[in-house]
Amino acid sequence: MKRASIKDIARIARVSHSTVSRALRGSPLISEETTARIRKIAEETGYRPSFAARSLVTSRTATIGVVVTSIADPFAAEVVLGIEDAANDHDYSVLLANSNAQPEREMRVVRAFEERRVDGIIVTSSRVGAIYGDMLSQARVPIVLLNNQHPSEFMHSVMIDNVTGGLDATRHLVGLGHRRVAYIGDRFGCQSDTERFGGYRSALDLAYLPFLPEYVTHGDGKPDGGAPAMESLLSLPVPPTAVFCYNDMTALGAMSAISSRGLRVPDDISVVGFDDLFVAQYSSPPLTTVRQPMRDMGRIALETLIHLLGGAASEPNVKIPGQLIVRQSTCAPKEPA
Amino acid sequence: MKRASIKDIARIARVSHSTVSRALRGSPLISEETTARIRKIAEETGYRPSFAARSLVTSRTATIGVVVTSIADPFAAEVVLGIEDAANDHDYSVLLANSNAQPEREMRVVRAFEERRVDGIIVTSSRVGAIYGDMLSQARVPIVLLNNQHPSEFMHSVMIDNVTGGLDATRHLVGLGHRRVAYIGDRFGCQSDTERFGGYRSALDLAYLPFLPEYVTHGDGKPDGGAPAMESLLSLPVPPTAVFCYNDMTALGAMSAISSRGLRVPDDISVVGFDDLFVAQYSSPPLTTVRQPMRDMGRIALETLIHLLGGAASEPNVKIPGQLIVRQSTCAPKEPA
DNA sequence: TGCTCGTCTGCAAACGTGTGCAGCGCGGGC
DNA sequence: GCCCGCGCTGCACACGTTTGCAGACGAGCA
Repeated sequence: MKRASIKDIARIARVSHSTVSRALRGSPLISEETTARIRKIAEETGYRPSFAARSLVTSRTATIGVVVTSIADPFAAEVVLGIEDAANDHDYSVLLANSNAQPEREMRVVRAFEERRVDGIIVTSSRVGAIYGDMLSQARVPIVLLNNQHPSEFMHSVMIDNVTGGLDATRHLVGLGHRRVAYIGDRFGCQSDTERFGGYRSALDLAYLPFLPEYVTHGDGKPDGGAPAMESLLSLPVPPTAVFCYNDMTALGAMSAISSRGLRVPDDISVVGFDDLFVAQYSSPPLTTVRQPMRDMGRIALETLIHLLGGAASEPNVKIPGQLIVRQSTCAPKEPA
Repeated sequence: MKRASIKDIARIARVSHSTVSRALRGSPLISEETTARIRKIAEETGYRPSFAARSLVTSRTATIGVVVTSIADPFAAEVVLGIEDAANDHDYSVLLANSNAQPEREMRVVRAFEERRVDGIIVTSSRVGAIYGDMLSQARVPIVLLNNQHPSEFMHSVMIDNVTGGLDATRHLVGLGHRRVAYIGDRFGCQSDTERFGGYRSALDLAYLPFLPEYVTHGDGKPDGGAPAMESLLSLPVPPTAVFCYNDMTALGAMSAISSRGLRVPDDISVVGFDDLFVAQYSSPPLTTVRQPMRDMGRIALETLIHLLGGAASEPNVKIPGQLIVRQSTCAPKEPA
């Protein structure tokens, strides 16, 4: 038993299929009685219009494509939640694809999105941007990049304010009295790392603290990379009393390295992260960090896309402020400076 | 500039559009030269067949719908990753929707999936099953439930083996020498809770340990629910020396309650979770838990769906074994029993 | 030469929907 | 009585693809 089509309803209602189409879309051309009658039949039949057929003529699919490196990444998951939520409000559906940071996979994703004629695309945290540029130019599909590493001037983007975030985090530490503040970055040297580091440096400058190159090391954005980076800082002749980490995952690694040494957070060393992932609340001690309003960012990215779809011009580069969340991984230094 | 259609290529290649269609799909009816020539032109033009048009005639969309309560739930995220990964292998795309556990929202999702004519559906951890039953009967869309609370006999399902998991977790504690083992369940009384609790009881019976009702409390599946549940256990005249928790989130809450009391895990109290979320490795101490192979489960659910789509009969209820992962949140009890 | 057969290609219908345009009936104004 | 306008509905085409069927063409054979 196949699904009922618009023609089936037309037959039952003894009208033409065009009348059914118009009635269901609420056209003023159709009389109220007829509309009501048709609506009722459609309801009873459990009729569902075929978006495939509709989009063939309207050339819109009410679907947007979202590509993330991995949905298992809690950051991406929160963002996607925000996107899907907002999409739902606008009667859009979302096609999800993981790129796994593999270019080959990324190509497949683009192809699939093209074939399915998505109305727009949101890309989060990707390092490659060129592929999407092609897509943009060929099919005029609007694209919004979210925390992308290489925002091109041709695409719209939503980004966290990394500089101010890094500044706030470091100033928090300095304000507590720390004078030896280190930074554990991301060794892949992406833009967000550069910017957060920029905020860190500005904070040092503002406090007239010297910048010491040996206080800068690099992890890989995950706990397993943060731990050795912290180790090397602890092995310095004069170790830092506080550390600002590129992100929460790195901070988790740093904290485990600290406790492995028999030291304690925050009494011996203060630690600040970035992101405010869910785990940050439940690490021990709970982590002081810069919150990215991930869900809101997803929502904003989608709203931007909707604007673009409506043909409206839109602010090309939205910068979202982060928020410092002070928890128990930071305190004043033991030894007064 | 609209996308090139099959007719555009036909015009350029000076053949009919049917020939193009056949050439691109590799039909043996078309000569090799023609096929090669057409393929080349399609390549150069950047032609992408419209799935909408194709599915109109084939009545297949190569798309499956996935509904989760919230993609921000790390369990769901891992499962979806597995699903998407497998879907990609089979050239399927996935439409993602969050239900937020709201029935109204769930209805919308079902409607959207129907309109988009998804080929199949995977539902994870939903409490409602009836809605999907309608969908199944009306449109004959195969549905696979993953860790669903009320697996109906009409639908296929993939589930973790909760009973054996609970049994293994509790036996691990008993094996370490614990005689006073508590259970913190889920107060919503879902099936997985009942089953894990069943495993817990069996383990007690096997060890000839008495079952004490006061050693069973309930959280809400999240840290904020686990903490007070643990509190009440600690307030007992004779508190337990070990606790098996419904899931990792509950265990996190329990551990924070324990350390708030000035007690230590595992020296004073051993804690076991269930799920093996990513955080379990990085809690302090790292959590002993029963791993659910979430990614594999997602993959299996998708493979089952593909089987069903192929018309093949498939094992209706797949039960996946969990695996006990011993970390540092468990050890032998301080005071010998 | 005429017929058949095989290989390749084109015609046309179909899928389900939206929409410009024509047409139908009816009431009112001249 | 005729014509015009208005309110409603149907016809027919378009969207881009797949596919059954017919037909063109050349080669082989009698």
